[in-house]
Amino acid sequence: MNHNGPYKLREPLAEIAACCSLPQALETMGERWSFMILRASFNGLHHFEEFLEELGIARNILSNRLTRLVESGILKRAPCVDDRRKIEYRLTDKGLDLLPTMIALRQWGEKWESGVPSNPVLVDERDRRPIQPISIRAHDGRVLTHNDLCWIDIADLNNATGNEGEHDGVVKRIATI
Amino acid sequence: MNHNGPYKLREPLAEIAACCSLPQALETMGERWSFMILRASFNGLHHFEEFLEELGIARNILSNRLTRLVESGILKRAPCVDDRRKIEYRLTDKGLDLLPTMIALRQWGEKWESGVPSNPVLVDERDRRPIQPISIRAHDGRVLTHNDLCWIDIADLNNATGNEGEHDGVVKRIATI
DNA sequence: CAATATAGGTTGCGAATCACTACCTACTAT
DNA sequence: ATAGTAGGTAGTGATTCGCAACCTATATTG
Repeated sequence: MNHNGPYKLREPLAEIAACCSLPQALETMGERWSFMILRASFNGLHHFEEFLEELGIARNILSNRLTRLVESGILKRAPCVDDRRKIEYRLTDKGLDLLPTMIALRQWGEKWESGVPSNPVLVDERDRRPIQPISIRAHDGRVLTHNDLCWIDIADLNNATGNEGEHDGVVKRIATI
Repeated sequence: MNHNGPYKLREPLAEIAACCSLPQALETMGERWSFMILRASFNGLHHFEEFLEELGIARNILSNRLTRLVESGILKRAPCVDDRRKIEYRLTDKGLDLLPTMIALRQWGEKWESGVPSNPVLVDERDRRPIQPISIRAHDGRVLTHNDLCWIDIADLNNATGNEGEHDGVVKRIATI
């Protein structure tokens, strides 16, 4: 922890708490513009100039972010067959899997920041009814709050329904999220 | 949009796309360390020096972040009655409401970054069984993917189940997340 | 009471990142 | 051949980050 060079370069968040995967997730997605680029990708944008115009981001920063998002497997580059100048940026499965996180963040912003019901509304295509608020659910579907949660050791998972009052591997109330 | 001073200062993300609340949500939570401080708050830390030691963040940055999180209503300051040097930082309802977002991000990191099942496991206190993956759900509880989603105008919400094939206010496939 | 320690900052400085403009290269269209 | 487009790099100024030093108010200790 002593001070070698003049200044330590920015330490990766992932090494702060190795036990938790939140810092690792933030390593790429925590940077400025990353979520906005992801949003634009979900909105159907695929090309450098499209992102540039839509987001109003600087060219070099966009280039840097796209490179990092590709490196971390959230986007993939693909050359266009019809125009070999163009490159397509498309969401990978890993990138698509960020949709719940993004919608949760959006719903939070809707509820607490903008306040307005936000038009248009995101709905299920099948019945045209709004989606539910993103929430934490128990195995049987009950919605849980932070008061209902605790941590147990993975080794004690199997005997969960068995013995109730004994030593049951509870670690802490909220130990490490 | 023209260029007044030598350089425009950093434009708030919220003004990029006023129609969507994701940029507004990112205004505070998109900064480096914000989610890590939130996580530490959920983990039961309440004091400046605790955050300092736990996160290894610089003092001035921590001070700045805590101020911003308080300003945006995610944390609240409260003086300690037993020791008037101390200040307690506690999650507000707005801050507590970020838990689904944070767990979604954590689960994503677990699945795609660390890979390992991550020990200990977050479980429902009542039956000690792991929580479900955070997901997008239709009003009836079906899990939806990005292929199942579309946007409709809020004015067309009421006649959703009525006329099916007519003009029904569909805006775009994925318009603005 | 004086001396010291603690909690929560603020200030100053070097390093890294961001934003803006100006290029630059490969390819396409005319 | 010439001009235009897509994607990206390089240079420069502004902002933020990381580190150490200092500062103020309160607690603790002798």
